[in-house]
Amino acid sequence: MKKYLNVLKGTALFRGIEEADFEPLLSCLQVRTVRYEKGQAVFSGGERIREFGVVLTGQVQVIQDDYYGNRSILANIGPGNLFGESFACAGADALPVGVTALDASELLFIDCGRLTAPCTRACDFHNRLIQNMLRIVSMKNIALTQKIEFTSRRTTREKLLAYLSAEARRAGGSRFSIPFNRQELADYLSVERSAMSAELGKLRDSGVLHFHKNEFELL
Amino acid sequence: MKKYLNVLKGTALFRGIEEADFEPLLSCLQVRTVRYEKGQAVFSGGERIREFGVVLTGQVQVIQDDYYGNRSILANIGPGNLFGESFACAGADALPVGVTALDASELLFIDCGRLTAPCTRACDFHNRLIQNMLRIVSMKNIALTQKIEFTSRRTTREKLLAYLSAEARRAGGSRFSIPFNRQELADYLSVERSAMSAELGKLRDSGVLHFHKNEFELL
DNA sequence: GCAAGTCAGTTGGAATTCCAACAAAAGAGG
DNA sequence: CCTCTTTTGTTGGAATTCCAACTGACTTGC
Repeated sequence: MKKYLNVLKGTALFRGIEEADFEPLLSCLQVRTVRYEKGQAVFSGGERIREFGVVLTGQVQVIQDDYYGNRSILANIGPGNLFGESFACAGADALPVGVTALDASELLFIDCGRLTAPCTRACDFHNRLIQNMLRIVSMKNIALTQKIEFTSRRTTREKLLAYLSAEARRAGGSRFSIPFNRQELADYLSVERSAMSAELGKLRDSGVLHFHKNEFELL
Repeated sequence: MKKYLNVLKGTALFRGIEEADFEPLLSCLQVRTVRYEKGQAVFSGGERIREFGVVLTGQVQVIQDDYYGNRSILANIGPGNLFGESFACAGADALPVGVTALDASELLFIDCGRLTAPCTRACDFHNRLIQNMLRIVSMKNIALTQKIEFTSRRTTREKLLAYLSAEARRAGGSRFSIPFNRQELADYLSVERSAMSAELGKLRDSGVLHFHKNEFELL
């Protein structure tokens, strides 16, 4: 467990917790670490989970199989990040997604009930952990809401403008860079890459936008 | 405060908490109730909030103004339901939405820091509250993720099938009823009502679906 | 019974997106 | 410098959606 302290220190879940407090905290939570081989199933759709996972090393993939067996990739989760936390904390009876190890991976599992249960010694780092957890889920919530804001627009042009203006506001100015390449941006906004590319060109031609690679400027 | 106990008893946030525990709990949380008149602003975009709200009576509306002042309604919140909880718990620096009272309303405000802070007496209902909060935010998370699942499909037909099959799975059978009328369903799926109506007709004609009003059956 | 209102379905042309294929530009590596 | 690969931009026809308007069924209130 010691060897993973460096990973845990950098995670949002353990943010603000002193290194010295890790040992008692982890034993208080009764965490367990498990090694998975590449391709091995971590969670399967339909089961009920009480624990969520933290990736220590490697990578896992969250997959959803829809009504006729078409699977779509919801996310790839790398070191320091969580998976299954919403389902574990919501107490959902049947997991609608599956999780598979993409590489050989070390995973940490934390029981959601134990996270929120009062610990026998009133450790204040335990409270910090709860705050962090609530913040993580809330931030994800905000990100999802914002994504819906963008993708619910009807045209590619409106989706782009909604996204770009939100990025501009976030950057606090008209110049900003985005964390996507064109294909990733198209996927994020649920549009065609080529149509989006064409629309970006039109926006530039009509003088509302400058861009070069990932650098944008709204005019 | 006493007169609102009936509302609070029925809320998800206070689920599982004994009526006798309400008084000490509410004073431990240092909640405050405020009356707003119709049309009055509760939260304004740009401010930083530490408290979230619970509607006791009346109704509030969550509004987002986009880059050129076009406002869109994100939600109407009625008695027993929360608003602003994601932003308060995430510690966002600038609220991207505004909240306005739709009717004369009594609102309860709870400080997010106080919610997660350990209380001096180790009240176990306090822990129950934290669990409830985490569950609420997580469930919202799941609902948002699912909505994205549907709306990110490219065609109206695929959006419909994704939604309807998820509803069928949730109902545990092929027959189910949906909580929307046509216009609401179209808004939820971000499609045109008339195009959706046409697509529903095609699906019925091609024999994959029966429906009558809100009653559906997948074949 | 009748008028007004709401809701669902239908239709046709305009607008937009999708798709596939190709071209151009930028890097990476030898 | 050359080749291979990745990324981005462009284009044209097919497919889909959007929009506006209309019809018909049903409800409500008088």
